[in-house]
Amino acid sequence: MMAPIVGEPLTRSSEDYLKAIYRLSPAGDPVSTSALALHLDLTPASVSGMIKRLAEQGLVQHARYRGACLTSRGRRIALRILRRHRLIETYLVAFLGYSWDTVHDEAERLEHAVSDGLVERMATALGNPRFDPHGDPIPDVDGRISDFIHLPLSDVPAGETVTIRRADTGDAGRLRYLASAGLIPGTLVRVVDSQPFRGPLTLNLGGAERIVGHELAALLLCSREGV
Amino acid sequence: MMAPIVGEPLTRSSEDYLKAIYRLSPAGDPVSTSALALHLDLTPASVSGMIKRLAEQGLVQHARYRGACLTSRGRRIALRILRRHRLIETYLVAFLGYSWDTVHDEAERLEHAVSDGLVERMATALGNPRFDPHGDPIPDVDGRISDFIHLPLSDVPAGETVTIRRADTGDAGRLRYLASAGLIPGTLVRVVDSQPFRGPLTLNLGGAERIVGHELAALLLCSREGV
DNA sequence: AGTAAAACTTAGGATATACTAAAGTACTCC
DNA sequence: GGAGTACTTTAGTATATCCTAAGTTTTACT
Repeated sequence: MMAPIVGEPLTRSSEDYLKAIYRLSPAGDPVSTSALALHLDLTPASVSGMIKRLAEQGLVQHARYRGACLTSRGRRIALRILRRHRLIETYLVAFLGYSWDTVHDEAERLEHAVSDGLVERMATALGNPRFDPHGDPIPDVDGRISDFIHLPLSDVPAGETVTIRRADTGDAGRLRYLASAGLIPGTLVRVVDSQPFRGPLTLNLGGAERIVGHELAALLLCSREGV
Repeated sequence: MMAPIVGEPLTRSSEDYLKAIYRLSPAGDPVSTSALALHLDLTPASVSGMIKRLAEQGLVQHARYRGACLTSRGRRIALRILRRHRLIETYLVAFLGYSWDTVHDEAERLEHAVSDGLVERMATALGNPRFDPHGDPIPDVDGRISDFIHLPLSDVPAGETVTIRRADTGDAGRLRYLASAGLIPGTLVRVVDSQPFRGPLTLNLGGAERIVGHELAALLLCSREGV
């Protein structure tokens, strides 16, 4: 197991920036100031200032006018926060009756307040899950994260069977609708028919047939492997 | 049920101040600046400044050089935070394997991050407990708190039977020792003998006899009623 | 009652983070 | 290859909270 992260405790803001950079570019390409500003709901000027400070702390690498990317230290911290976030969401759904589409905001606040000890106790209580209720992979304690291929359901050819992994939207209305249609992460789906030109898909979910539009199907990221 | 508390969300600091004022004077007598500074580990100057701001917001009443006390709005908020704190502690002990003497710090951070909804879900999961693992009463949703009499075990006359309610210390060593001796909140104890001049007490705990010193017995607050 | 000690407040400065407005850089399209 | 647009940064300001140092008020003792 990797050495625990020590040093200055980060502020909630710094943690949010690091997490946002990771979310916008898990592969490590530079993230633009405006993309960050949009994601964090701040002005670009504020982001510029904060990036500068994070660079001084050695958490991001920054080339002026070119965007920022995480250093390995920054990435480690971002992954730790992502682990917290996803474990908290999983815990709230599993043990406290939250639904898939309502856990996000709660986790967003708690991820900055829980201790490492508490996170690991929650992980243990959950049986060390590898995916959260949205189907997103949970990084392990050392920051390793599964990067298996996510394919939009709309791109799956007719005849194939896939597992829904996540819904790529934060919109609660859409999430609720998808849940009510049984299209939730973990579900096995066979694509019976897929019409061209952004037309609807005919799906088979455990025997039942269901038709969905292209737009929603594009949000559902799937994988071919089981679990 | 009382109307929920609305208005400006408070900062973590403000919440801590209100909670501290309540802790130092549940009855509502004015609390001195220096007492608050000591309790919060800040300088008196910082406390002076913050008290002024809280007074402007109508959360405390302040007479210069005389101390501060909570307004009814301030008190309501303090009790809500106390409820959170104690429910979180209870939850962590009941469901996540924390021990009596290690939950405090975790709860101290979480109490500012959880939503009202989450607190109530935890309360429900726990069966709406009225006391936390330290034996302290948990305020209800409307801020009502049981103020039953707490009597130090050292003051209980020989022959009487009481229930241990709380250990009045933050010292983890003492708490662990008390726990190992079976002297934990909720335990029914009969005082067999109580020697004068701060001498030791002979107790009967569910049949077993045990002798404890006056100092520790003075920390154990008890009540005569059952529950 | 007078004075020294203790307690409290004010003043001024630091840090962190946000904002607006203005200036600087880069990219694109003809 | 230059002009205009879009993006980014800098400059200056605001808020919240803390600190130290200096001044004010209360308390307590002779």
